[in-house]
Amino acid sequence: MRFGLRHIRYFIAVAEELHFRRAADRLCIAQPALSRAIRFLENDLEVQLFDRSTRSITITPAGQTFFEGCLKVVNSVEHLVENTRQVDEGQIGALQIGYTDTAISGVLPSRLKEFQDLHPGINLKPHHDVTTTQLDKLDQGILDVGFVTGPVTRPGYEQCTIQSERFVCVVYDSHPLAPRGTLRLEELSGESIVHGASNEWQHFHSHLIPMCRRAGFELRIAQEAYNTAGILGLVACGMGVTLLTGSVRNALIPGLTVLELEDVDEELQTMAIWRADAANASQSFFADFLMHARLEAPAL
Amino acid sequence: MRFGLRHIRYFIAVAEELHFRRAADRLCIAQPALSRAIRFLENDLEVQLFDRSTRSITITPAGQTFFEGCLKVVNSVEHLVENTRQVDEGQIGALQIGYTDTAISGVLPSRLKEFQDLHPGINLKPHHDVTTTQLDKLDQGILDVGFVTGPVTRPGYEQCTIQSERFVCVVYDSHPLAPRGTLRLEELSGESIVHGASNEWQHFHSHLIPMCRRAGFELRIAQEAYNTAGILGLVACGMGVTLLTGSVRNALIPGLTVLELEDVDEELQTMAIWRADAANASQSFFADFLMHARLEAPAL
DNA sequence: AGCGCATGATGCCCTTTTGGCATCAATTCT
DNA sequence: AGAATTGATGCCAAAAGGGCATCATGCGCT
Repeated sequence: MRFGLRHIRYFIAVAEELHFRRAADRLCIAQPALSRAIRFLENDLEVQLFDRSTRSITITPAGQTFFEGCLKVVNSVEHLVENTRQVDEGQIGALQIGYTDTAISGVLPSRLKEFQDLHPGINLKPHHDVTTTQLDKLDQGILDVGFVTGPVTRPGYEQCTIQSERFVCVVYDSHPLAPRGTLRLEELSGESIVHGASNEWQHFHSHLIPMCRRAGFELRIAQEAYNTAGILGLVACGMGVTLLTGSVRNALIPGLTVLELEDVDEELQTMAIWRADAANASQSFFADFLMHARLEAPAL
Repeated sequence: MRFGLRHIRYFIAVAEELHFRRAADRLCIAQPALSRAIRFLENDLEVQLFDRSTRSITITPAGQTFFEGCLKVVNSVEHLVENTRQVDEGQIGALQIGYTDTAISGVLPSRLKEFQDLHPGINLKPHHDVTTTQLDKLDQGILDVGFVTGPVTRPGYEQCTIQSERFVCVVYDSHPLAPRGTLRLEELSGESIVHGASNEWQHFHSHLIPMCRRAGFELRIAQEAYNTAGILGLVACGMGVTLLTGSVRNALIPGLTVLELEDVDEELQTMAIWRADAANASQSFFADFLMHARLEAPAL
């Protein structure tokens, strides 16, 4: 099989015109060149594609079969080129996106939707993971972008803040503090605290621990869960109280009350983070989008 | 788009080996030629397909997309060539086959099955038509082969007998002649005859008319139907009797009796007929099959 | 029948493409 | 530092592709 795409294109022209000179005109080459190209193709295939009388040609059944296949081949090559260029330009592609509970209950969904509208060809694939897991997966190239609990310092990565939220306390409705509306952190020193497992939630706890210490008590977690829904579930059934961020109001279940913390001004930052050396054009688009959009990001 | 199948094949080798020299070895060309071919491809696509460091190369996301498409293209071209050759050799193809009621209730189905077993790649497409319609469709090229009621004389066609059957009389069970088992044709002179419409069944009637005349009466059709099932239906409900051939025993419905004709030795021939100039390889196979198989064809 | 015309094929020659060889530049391994 | 390996480049030869002129054949017209 020594023929190429050129032979296929030439053959299509002849099969459609059933006339060498007209086909040659269409292809902008001289008729003899076309005659020879088709003859070469027939020799190469060892199949006669046209029946020639000196006055006219007709296509053989084998030629017809070949013709239909040629159309498909040329078509798929053209689509392939188009697709390849789009991937190169980042118009189509896939992004593996990691997110934490905190990120997903805040501004992330609307951010992703905005991006999706801008780049409908890019397939966004979200993966729920805690911060530490996301950082590992970014290193391994499994994730392209992570939405994690800051602060994070990683050489070779770029990042930007997409959300900054006050901490809040969540209690069950019948808790004595519930009617208060606000409270001071030190008032929780005697409470049972429900929170995430310490190895997985370490980024979150790295805020809570010094915060509680400043308020005069040591954070001690009485009940562990593995995600926000689990924590809230335990709180709702009276196992204790918890400390989360404002966006938890978007994920509340009945029976819970959110209380502002009067004496805590520190906020929890949710960061987008991605490799600085992103070769992938889709990644660059996403990075540009995040860097630009953060300017208008409303604080929650 | 100036690249050809060669570039695609070269690209596949490089993408699989991720190593120019090894890929060049595999392709049996020198490494510089391959380097240039890939560079040409990249220029042509205006897309970088590989990231090169002097020590190694990696494929870009666009390159990966292109690679997957290239595999499909090469595959489909190979299949296309294979298919085209098979059509050329007649191993695959389609045959439009006409048949009459008489043909289909006789040996035709088993003949077709034999042929299908010999050439599983050839798609047999049967079409029910009376003899005259089949002959028209053969002229128009709509049918490749007809199974018709003989005799037929057509210049430019070849034919062979596939079946020769005695005429029989079919009566309803309660008919006075039914218990007789056999009868002489002249005994039907007073009977109501049920048969096919005269314009469509003219080839069949061209046997019946002189036959009846020899027996001393004129064929007069009291009730017309448009196919064997219709004729038998009318006979069964007592509208008259009919004259068909032995193979009708394969298509009987309850309430009918078949009677041999003692004094009629003439037989009705079912012929296969096809254009002598059949270009199509499948047609040639079928013609060869019929010409050969007729030797062993048992008379019915 | 003879002529002109249209069609596809062929011969010759030039241009472009492709490939091989020697070599270079950059990086890695020892 | 030096050897080795890898992809890129320069240069030349071979092959493929294409244009032009021309040929052979069949068709239609007079």
